[in-house]
Amino acid sequence: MAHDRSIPQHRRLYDILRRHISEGVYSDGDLLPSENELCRLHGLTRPTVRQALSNLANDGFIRKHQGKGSIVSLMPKEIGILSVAGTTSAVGGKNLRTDILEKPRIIPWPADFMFPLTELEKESGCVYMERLRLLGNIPVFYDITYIANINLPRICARKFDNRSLFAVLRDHYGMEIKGGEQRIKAIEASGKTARYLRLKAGEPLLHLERKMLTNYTDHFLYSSIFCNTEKYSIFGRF
Amino acid sequence: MAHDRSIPQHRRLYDILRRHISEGVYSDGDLLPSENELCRLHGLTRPTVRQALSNLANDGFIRKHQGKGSIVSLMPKEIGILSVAGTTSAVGGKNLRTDILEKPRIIPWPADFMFPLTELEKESGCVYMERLRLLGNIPVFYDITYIANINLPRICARKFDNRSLFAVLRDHYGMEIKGGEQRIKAIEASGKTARYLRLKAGEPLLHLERKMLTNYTDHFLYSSIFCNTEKYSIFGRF
DNA sequence: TTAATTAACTTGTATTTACAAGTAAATTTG
DNA sequence: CAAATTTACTTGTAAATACAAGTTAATTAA
Repeated sequence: MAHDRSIPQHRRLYDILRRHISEGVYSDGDLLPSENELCRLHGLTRPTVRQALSNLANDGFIRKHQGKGSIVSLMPKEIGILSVAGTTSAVGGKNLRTDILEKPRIIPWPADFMFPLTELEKESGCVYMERLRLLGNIPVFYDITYIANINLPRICARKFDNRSLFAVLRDHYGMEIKGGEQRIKAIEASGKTARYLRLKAGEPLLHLERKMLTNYTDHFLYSSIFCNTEKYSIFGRF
Repeated sequence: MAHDRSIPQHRRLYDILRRHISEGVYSDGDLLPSENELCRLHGLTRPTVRQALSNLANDGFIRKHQGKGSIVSLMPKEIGILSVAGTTSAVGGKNLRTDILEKPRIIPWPADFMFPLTELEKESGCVYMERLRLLGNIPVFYDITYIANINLPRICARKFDNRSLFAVLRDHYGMEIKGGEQRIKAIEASGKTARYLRLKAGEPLLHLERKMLTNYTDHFLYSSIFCNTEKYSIFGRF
């Protein structure tokens, strides 16, 4: 037990394989080393390895086939906002640029917020920010983010430009997204939304309302996302 | 081992608990029996029980909390088309009515099909059907389904009215949906689509293109789904 | 009464062992 | 040479065991 015991071994293997996949050590369609081989390579037992692989399969990075092996299943080049890890990592970050429209600032929660709030959240106020995400100079996402202002010192001073919001939350506050729920609607573009996404008023547009759970109980992350799906579709696995 | 050995025990427990949840034996927010209690109740060991619970958690039916237990997390009443099991089971089937617009018939695959097809699929031709799904008399889904005509005898004679298509495939052909991928776009209603969904031409509308994997390798199920999200949102967990 | 501690739960992690079942390639057999 | 069989892989299922870590409620001490 020479390793840091705070991070489970199956999680560590998950992270390694996930990084290898995203860095191209394994390509789409490749066979991962077999479970027994991974055991030998990392000095783990099969159940531990299997848990890592099972999580990778659940998150859509591999597909397992009995008798054959685990096959790397890379996300297509389309936009994977429906995936767990958030936009930036799903697209691979290659052509995605993020513009900050409104830097994070503390405001009271909007009346008639899209999700019900706990008392603690209401008292704490909320961190508000607006971002525009462009894929090859085409604006595709207009994100409005709300986070309850609980244990997030100096968040208004952070830089969110070229990093995923999720990465900042993880690195500075140890906050990890564990899942969430979302509602999707097709609506008509109008006003600010149309302007940012370069759509004419009345053109169809996707609207997502998301509530994300974190590793901190009762601390959620909310966002309202408007998507221009004219050129890019939203892609998801299930 | 008095049971049918063809269905794994963790799967059987999964099905039992899933049915109990959907039938209201456990309600939203309820604590499921503890893992050890489920072991005693069903005569299983903890790893087996844990696998069933893990799958339930992955499919969004429960949330697990260390030290606390497994909490039932019922799907809201909104439409859960993004969930694994298909539309009917996600909504609970209560207010959902299915109208058959075009009974299943064998046709050649459309040119420029939305997904690439294998040679086997192209040779086999495809089973085509159109359905309209109404929620409280409001049309919400206009489904066009395509299945490669492989080992599906008498499928054109089956009744799909009040059952999920998935249930028919499972019961008559042993075909289970194991996952899939989908693209989502916001488009303008027009022609047949507008008429069926009772929308004016030009009104925004959701379009999903789905490819579903089954337990039979290389046998997929495709559907093109148009959703009226004016009144109901599409709901999903991740 | 109140606050701190303890005890009795819960799920999480990890090892070890064994066999079943699916796949693919090598081998044998015709 | 070709088809069938065998063999050596792969992942899937399942059990028994142990301890870690988080939560809650009961107990104890102030």
